[in-house]
Amino acid sequence: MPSMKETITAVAIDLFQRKGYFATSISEIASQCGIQKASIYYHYPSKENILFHIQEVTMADLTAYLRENLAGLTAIEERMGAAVRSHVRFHLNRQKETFIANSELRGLTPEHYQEIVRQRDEYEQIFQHIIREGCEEGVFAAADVKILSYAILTLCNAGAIWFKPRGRMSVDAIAGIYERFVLRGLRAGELATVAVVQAG
Amino acid sequence: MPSMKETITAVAIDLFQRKGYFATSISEIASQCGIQKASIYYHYPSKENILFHIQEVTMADLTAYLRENLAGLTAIEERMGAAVRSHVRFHLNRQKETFIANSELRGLTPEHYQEIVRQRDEYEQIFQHIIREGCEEGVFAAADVKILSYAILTLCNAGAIWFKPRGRMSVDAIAGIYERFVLRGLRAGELATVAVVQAG
DNA sequence: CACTGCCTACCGTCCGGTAGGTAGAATATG
DNA sequence: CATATTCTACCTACCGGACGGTAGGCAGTG
Repeated sequence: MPSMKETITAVAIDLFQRKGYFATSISEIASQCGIQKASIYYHYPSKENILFHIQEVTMADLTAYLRENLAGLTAIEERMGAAVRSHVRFHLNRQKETFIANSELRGLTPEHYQEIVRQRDEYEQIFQHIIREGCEEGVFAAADVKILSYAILTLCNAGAIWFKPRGRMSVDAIAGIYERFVLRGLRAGELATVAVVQAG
Repeated sequence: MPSMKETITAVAIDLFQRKGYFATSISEIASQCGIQKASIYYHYPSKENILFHIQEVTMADLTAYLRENLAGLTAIEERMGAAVRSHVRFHLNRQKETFIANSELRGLTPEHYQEIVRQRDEYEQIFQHIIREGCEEGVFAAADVKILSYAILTLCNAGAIWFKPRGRMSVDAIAGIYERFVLRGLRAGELATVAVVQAG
């Protein structure tokens, strides 16, 4: 049985995702928890702090999950594939929270905003490092590392917008589609199609 | 010299993008236009209508720009390349409006929401049509058309988040990077890297 | 003298947050 | 074991302020 604080957090996640942070009121959260507005302030010091807490936990979990999925892998394409799958899977499994983390940064105080951006930079740098290595090794076509990393991360976020847990596709199937798309997109070899014809 | 209605629209675009729709007040818009709050209502019937107007015009322009850029092209890869460049260029040139169109749908009334979603579906279908044709012709690796179209469109939106008009890269250079990435990602030929090594 | 384009003044509502209280469980004390 | 105290987790009632929007007025223009 979840504690009231957990209930509040869960309700806030649901409402922030469905209606947005500013369009959600404290009384609405309280009402869905079955308590009064003032009781929210026993568990959280402010509305902003609920948002910050959600974002902080989400970012920490996201980064931990990525490190876990990369552990022990060394080959570049294998690492990038695992990173993409990790990113996509997390975004589909924790759809609401990642949606909030991607769209409700403006609700944070400047200090908390800084903190979340710092955590996100850290996460992005893991991807940028893999891309850079891949380019240096000649596995990936050389291009702007930052632009590509943002492109890949944004691309993988796409799933979280339309994904329905009980829909026709599984999380792993979707992760696979994104992985193939990204790896092809990154791969070196301008005349790939022609080369296959020649080799075949 | 712009009319007051144009000024209001421009100020609203700026504020909605920087602070978000719900966090922006009518008085703030008025103050930045150098007029009083009530005067806004001479030009627009409601706050929501300002948002709707911005979104409607943006979607119409976006679609018109795409059709323009596709006119006369028949080869699949050429069409997809042009579509991606069109999408990216529009998003970088009209950064604020497209950002609003992508993130502030929740501020619309149900009727207006329906209308914008309808326009967006129409736009997406143009991309889906190209992908489907490409798969049927064997130019693109067969995959889920809808997922790929969302992926491509979201990917190209990425630029609008970080792009700085006076930054180190030009709009066309960025459009080129995205175009190459998408075309490689879509292209058929599973063993591209290996084949290139063999052919080289 | 009507219309345009703005103004001042105001309305009711809802918001985030606070003050202060209370039932009951847990804990400390004799 | 009984009583006193403290703590937990909520409550009711309220506050100041901001919000979207309206009523009605007024100066300048054709």
